[in-house]
Amino acid sequence: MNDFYQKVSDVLAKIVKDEYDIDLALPFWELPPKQEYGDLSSMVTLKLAAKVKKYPLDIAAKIKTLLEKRLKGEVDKIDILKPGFINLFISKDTLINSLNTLLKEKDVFFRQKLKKKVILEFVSANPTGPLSIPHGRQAIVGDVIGNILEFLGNDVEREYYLNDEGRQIDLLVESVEAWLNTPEGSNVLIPEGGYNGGYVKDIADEISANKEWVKNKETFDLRGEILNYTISLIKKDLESLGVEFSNWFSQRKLIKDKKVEAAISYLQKKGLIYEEEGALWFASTKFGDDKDRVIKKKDGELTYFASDIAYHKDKIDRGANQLINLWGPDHHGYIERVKSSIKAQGLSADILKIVIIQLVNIKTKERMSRRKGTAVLLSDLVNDVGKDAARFYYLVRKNSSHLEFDLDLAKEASFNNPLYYIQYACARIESIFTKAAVCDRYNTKYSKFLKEDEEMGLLRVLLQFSYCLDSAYHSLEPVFIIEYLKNLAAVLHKFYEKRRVLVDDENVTGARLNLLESTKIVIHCGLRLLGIEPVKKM
RNA sequence: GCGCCCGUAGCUCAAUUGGAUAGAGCGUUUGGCUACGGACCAGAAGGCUGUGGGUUCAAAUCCUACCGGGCGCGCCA
Repeated sequence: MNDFYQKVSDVLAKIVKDEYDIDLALPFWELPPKQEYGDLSSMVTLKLAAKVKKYPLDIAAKIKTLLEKRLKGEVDKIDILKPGFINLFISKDTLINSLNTLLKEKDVFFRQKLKKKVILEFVSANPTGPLSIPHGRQAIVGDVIGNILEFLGNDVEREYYLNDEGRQIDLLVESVEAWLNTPEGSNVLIPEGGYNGGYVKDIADEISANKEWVKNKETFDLRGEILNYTISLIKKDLESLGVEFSNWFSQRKLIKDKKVEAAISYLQKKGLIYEEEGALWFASTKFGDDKDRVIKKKDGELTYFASDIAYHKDKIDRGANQLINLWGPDHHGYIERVKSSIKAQGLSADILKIVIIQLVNIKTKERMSRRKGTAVLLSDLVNDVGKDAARFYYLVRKNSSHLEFDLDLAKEASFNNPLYYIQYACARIESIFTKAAVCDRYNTKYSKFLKEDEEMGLLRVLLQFSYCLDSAYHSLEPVFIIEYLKNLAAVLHKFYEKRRVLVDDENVTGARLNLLESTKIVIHCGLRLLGIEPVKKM
């Protein structure tokens, strides 16, 4: 399909060039909103009409005859519709050939070799306690974006930026100290803005049982122990969701290694740092920011932004040519600031893509106060609904949409989860394979016997997986894969109701088994990109 | 006050980024297994896309003014 799409695009581009001497930008073809309009649809006619001052329908008619000549055999027919759509119907031969290639190549059929070196940073929640449900969204979306990038042949590093330095950690340490210093039975006084989740007491308990601590409280690395504990909590939460980071990047180490100082002096040499009111400023307005930003406060402390400049510089120094950060909506004002620091290095700001993941609202009839720690923990969710259903829930909305997480629905009515609609398709396919008891489940010699509408319709949808991947990749929106899989499952269920696979005619059975096998390849491929294991039974 | 996101069926959301008759799921409702798994399929009802104006062949989408909701605007992290 990729090959075919490439060819059709090239042919159309050449026609436009030859006939009108115009170079148009891609894309030339899109998927029509409905099957009845064809397999591919083009609107170049309208763009041309504006330039050459002719009626779009006349242009379409001309292009149509030229396309028909050059795509003979590969295309069944070409339609022209209202204001100037050129709709193309792929021929049966092309579809069958693609099916056979897909069967042989399996998911390699859809892969690409983009070969970018990407550093994908996500979650990066402060290591001050376990993750809550909203954090899970970034974890899953980031993980799936990583899978998609890798599938298309990029080299991806999944990175968690640890804010293990600064005020929030101080507060956590003070909160634990409050527990440690309070005699059993008395009221614990948590400092203003401190942490009071149940885990804080757990940490205190663990430390007071530590021999080193009992032996010498002065030399004990209290801060380090506390961080170890909270980081392990986070890792456990992520693990239960099937998310693994290849790199945990410590802000503390960044500072200790003098990389922040180095980044500042780098900018200083470029004349972008100045002193005012006792503080050091970065002239970010030169690169599009609204105002200059402080990087070293007058008390001599570095700001968080200073670390961030150094951090992003470090990523680029490590050889990445594409940086992707997932941030919450509260950081949108921060985007220009960081981009300006990248431009200050003489690089294009496009190297950094920021994906804003909108908020998660939790809807539940139960009062939230059922737990002392206010937020609903991610680990509770995973315990209640399981890894796969939780992952799926997180992916059903576009990144920019608010996600309403209905806890009661997630727990009680898991049948309503569309994931099971997709899994059911897998189960039905497996069930037929079992019953058919065939060793090799496909044999390309049978493919040519496909002819029914339901068969060809399913085949068309299978090949559209390329477009699905393309749009998910360019928009960094995993939801496209979900939408595609739901559609594919629906088409499979329709096929299943209407056409029986195991029939007396060996040719028909063989052809339909091929179709099922290829459907299985695509659904499995899609589910694995989502980090969800396809089922055989349910 | 400034900036960003949002307002679409009773509910939760789509609409290929300006395209074709605004579509799905849940809920309501009518049908369908002596055939590969009924967690499925076929159908029905449900809409002035928050409101008014504008831009063009074409607007849920862009511009503008209101109405209503969410978030952000530190020498915090």
